[in-house]
Amino acid sequence: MAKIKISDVAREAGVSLGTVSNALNHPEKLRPETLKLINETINRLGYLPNQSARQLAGGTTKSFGLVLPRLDHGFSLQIASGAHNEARKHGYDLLIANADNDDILEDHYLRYFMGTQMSGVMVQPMASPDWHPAMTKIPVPIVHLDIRCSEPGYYVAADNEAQGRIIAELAIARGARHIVVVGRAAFMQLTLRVLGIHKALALHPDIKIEVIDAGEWNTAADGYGIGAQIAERPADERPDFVVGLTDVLASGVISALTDKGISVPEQVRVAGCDGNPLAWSGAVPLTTVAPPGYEIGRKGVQLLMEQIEDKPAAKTKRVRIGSAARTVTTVTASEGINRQELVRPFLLERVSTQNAKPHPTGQPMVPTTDINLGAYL
Amino acid sequence: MAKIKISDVAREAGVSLGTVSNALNHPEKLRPETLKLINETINRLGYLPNQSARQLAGGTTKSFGLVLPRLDHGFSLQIASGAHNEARKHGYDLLIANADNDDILEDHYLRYFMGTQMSGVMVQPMASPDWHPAMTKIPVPIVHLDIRCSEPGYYVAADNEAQGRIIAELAIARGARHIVVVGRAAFMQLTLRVLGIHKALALHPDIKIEVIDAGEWNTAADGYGIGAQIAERPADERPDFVVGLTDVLASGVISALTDKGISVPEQVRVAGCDGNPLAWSGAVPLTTVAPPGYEIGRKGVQLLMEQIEDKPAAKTKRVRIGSAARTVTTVTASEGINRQELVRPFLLERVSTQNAKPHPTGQPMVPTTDINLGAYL
DNA sequence: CGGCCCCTTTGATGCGTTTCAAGTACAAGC
DNA sequence: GCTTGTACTTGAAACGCATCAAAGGGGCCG
Repeated sequence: MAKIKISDVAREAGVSLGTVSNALNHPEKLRPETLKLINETINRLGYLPNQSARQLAGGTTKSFGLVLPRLDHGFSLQIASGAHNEARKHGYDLLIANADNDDILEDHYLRYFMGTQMSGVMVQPMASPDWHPAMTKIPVPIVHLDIRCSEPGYYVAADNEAQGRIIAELAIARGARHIVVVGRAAFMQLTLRVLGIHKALALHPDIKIEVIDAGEWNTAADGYGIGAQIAERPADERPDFVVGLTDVLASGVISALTDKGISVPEQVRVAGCDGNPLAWSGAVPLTTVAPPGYEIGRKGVQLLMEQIEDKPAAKTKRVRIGSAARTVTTVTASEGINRQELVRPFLLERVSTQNAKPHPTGQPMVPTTDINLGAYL
Repeated sequence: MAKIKISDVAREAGVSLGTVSNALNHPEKLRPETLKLINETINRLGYLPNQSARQLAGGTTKSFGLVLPRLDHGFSLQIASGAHNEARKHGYDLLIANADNDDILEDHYLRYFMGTQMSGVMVQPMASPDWHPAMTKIPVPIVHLDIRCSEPGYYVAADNEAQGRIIAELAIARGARHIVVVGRAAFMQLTLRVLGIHKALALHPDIKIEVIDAGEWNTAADGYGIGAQIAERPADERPDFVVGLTDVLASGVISALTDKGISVPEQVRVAGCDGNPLAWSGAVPLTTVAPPGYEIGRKGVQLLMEQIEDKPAAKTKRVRIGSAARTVTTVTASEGINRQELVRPFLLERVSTQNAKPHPTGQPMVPTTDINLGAYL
């Protein structure tokens, strides 16, 4: 069962090679009967075009690549979802690679995508948004997600710092005296969230803050370990508010605390950060900041499309979404700020399971409490 | 910034084209100094090999494709995770495509992967595991996941029917009198789960069972809608046990019920099916059957590797994992049953958040209760 | 009947690699 | 000094397809 190629189809159908190619790519150029004949032959033979050859000959495919640090964070999934829908809307395919929290792998997949003649590539980078200098020379549109990177470059950033601030505001509003933040330090976005927390707490020197590194994976197990450690402290050294920089971490902490007989949220409040789908739905009594992942994915693809469609446009374009506010700010190097759009608010506080609401469509609904977002506008 | 190709590198480094190619693929064949020189040139120029050309010329890439019906189901993510780890172990890349619950898209991506000279392709199909006849002629190793398909073919199936049975057993054990099952009918695996439930209830004609189609997406919103509808029924028509064929559905139901003042699990018990990561971790008071997705992904890649490494071997190979039992059964056409391995048990009942345990490594830990799994061995 | 034009089909060319048989340079052995 | 061998390196030939200039065929007009 040697692979069937276009020439086999051509011979079998009694037409020339170029005609079969046209049947595939420019069917309108063929006489209907010829087209029909060819299609039948294709089906009969089970011919499948060799994508590599197509790309080589044709120059590009209508597909985008997306490199994600991990698949089990609700936030990344929302990015994937937004990107997927937007890409399909433009007739593009979306291929996803999981870098598995490994920056070498991230780089690997990135190069892979760039070398595959993808029409564009997106990354949610873990640490180093700033590219190997030579990389910038590569003529493949690229957009960085969830991070700001230095010029030249396109990015769509959620304001991670603001997410931290929001969580901190919440903690303050709930009367926290001692906050523990749990998360993987090497993960840049998380570091920004921590920064935001620190900034928000700057005016509250009486509130004690402590940051615990969650190890390499940010898994529930890591969270559990830390939660257990917290539970074993004497009551007066125990925090009254724990921030999991990731929903999974947060739920691991909750799990450990309750296991050890410490009640959540009565004795210790726990908040996450990810907007995991299960959190919206109300089954999880987890307070979480939900960064607008869906929007970010969507915008990312839009930025890719812009680069594809009018190359000569602005070299640099940045979009910051929901920077702790409810707007999308689009900044073009040449134009300055040019647009603001309404975006879903993104703090979801769950005190009980009582305030859950369904989301209307495939898009996530994120209920919100009114913790003065205005301050960050 | 025209694209830099291998010949540019060769010219710049003063060696021949073939030598640069060797530097990339068979570095051991080169004199160390030559290799060094070439690598420096590559970096200086920012050269990135054209994957399409490589694939065309080389015949294949060391990469697998995985088509998933959706990214937001914990189960699919576990498959991806297992497949990823196993693939990397063998030095292969894994590319993931999201079919978004659309069988046309599923087919599209499948063809795409097959045509990309992937070394192998895996699908978690939604409906039609049985291929267009011509498809079987295509010489790309393919493995179906989470489903059984007719010969010839390789698959790794979780026993969905058994998952249904297990849930039903649980319901019976908890004294259910009226069970409502919620899920998208068109989704084959879900249908099997329903079948399992029916079978388990065959001996209990006194237990009323009702199946509600969840619409197209199986989202939390769908679950919420159905939950709301259930909540509005008069008390005596209301079920005392709801099965969400998906964790997200289940949590949507929980959300609606609690919103409407019906307490879970006191008045109505709700169970899911997916083993969502957040469910393991203890933040979610959700009873769920956790199919061994991680194992399935792993096995899938192993089957791909077998096909790659010894082509002439058995044409058909089926693996059924954790068929409601704790074993992996490997069946080869020629050999019959030949192996059994221990696998994690997979029922996770959460009555409260008290029984959560961390999972030891990146792999999911699934606590279990002892609801006679033995019966299904 | 010849000339023109339009619609359709043809097939040679090149895309950027890998591969591999053939080549080169150099060292060791006689 | 010649041969044999070793260690690298070379470059031409595919890989399967899209493209596009050119050829073919048919209808229409003069």
